[in-house]
Amino acid sequence: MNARQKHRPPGPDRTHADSPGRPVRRGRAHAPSAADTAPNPERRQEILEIAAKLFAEYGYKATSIREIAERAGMMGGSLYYHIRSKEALFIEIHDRALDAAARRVRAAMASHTAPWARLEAACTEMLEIQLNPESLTLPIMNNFRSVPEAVKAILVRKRDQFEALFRDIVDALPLPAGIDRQIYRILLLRLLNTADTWYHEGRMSRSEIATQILAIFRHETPPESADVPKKPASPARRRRAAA
Amino acid sequence: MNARQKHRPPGPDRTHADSPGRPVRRGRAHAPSAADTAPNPERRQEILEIAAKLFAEYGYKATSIREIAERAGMMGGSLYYHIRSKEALFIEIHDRALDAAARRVRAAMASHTAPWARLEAACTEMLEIQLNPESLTLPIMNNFRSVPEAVKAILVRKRDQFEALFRDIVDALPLPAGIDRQIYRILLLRLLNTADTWYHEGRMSRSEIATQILAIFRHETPPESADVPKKPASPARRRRAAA
DNA sequence: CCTACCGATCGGTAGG
DNA sequence: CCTACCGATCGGTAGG
Repeated sequence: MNARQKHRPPGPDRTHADSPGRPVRRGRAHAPSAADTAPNPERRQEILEIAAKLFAEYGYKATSIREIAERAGMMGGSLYYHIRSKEALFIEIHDRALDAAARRVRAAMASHTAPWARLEAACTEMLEIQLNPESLTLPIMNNFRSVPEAVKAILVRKRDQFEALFRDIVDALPLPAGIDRQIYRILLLRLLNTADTWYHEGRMSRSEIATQILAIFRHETPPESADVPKKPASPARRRRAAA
Repeated sequence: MNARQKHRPPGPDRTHADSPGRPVRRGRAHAPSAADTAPNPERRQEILEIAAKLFAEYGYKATSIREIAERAGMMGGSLYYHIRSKEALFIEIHDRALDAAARRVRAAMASHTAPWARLEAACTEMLEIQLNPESLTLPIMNNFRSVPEAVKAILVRKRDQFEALFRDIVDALPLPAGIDRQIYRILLLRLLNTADTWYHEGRMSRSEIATQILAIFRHETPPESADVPKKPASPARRRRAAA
């Protein structure tokens, strides 16, 4: 995949007419005043998006600072002009992704009142978020495996906070008595959040997939008590952090 | 990220004095006759189990040969007395895990004939496999992110082969017409295979969780055609590898 | 199974 | 934003 950058020349040698393997610069070659300029926020945004894509695809540890830098058209060390550390970079990307996702899901739900309609809207929006390979809102939320333990704690807290959004929706659902709402919510979120790992382009669109998920997760209460929800949304539910 | 192995150092140079910081040995210090002994199969088995646990917990790339070796009580280089390469090690572990899982699921299903009962038995067994932190049958089957591309192809082929087992079960299910069987199977397998990432000890046992999953995924066909399966197991289904 | 090493690559920094 | 580097760590090997 990558096989460039061997470096370690003994001195300022420059005898090579063109060193074979240094990152390809993207215009702005040898920009002279770069060091004097204040950190460009747009440039930083570009970097965050590039990093988000790589983190989402390869995970934390398997994504190198140098790879991110190269795709941004700069040397590895230069990235630290824009970021503080790899860990801080990951946390920032993760936080922004979840904030954006929460905003979008809330907005999608707002236009419906019926419980199942609200759930379907939320699911469709989540799939749109997870499967649209665009900007920061990418599926980083489940790539925790190789993240340092200290960072992981921060991410999990943020994710739990996001998932609370779905607790409200699920609690309002008229589900059959036999179904545990916590399990129901965990399973549904797991499918939505890891959609990129099981969805394959073609055959079905994202909204068709959402419909299919709903077809599986939708359960009508038995006819004899169809309009009396077994367990209305409890107002006391602002608890639990683990799972 | 990519396999290198070109190497071949220029010559026997050996001028450095000493290197600091070596792993703590676990007994059997300086065993003298180790090099003469034939590769011990039991020892190898130990190593496979240790590696399986680490791979399952941290993923391929984030698990180092030296960490595996240290937990096995030897130096990093010594591991190559038992294995050929890290890649080959991972593939072997993965293959064994899937073979063992397939055997167990088949056996669990065999004692039932009714479609839903067979599915429930398969799900319970899968959860048992994925959540019981024991031997080689561990959840490595979804930790592909940081695996080299060439290796990944091998793993995916094996996994698809394993998942065909579930195609038979799902095809035999009397599902409502609106539900797509391929999606149904993919979603169910995703939940089962990643169980370790969402299941948390306590509150519910593994079999209770299996019951909950079944409660969600079980759909009775409408009463007017309840005993006429819409789509019996098709004998021509030995296709598809992607998705 | 160990010692001692190789070349590659990692995150990060100094100084410009 | 680059050059040139650091110490650490990686997978793997030679030779015993």
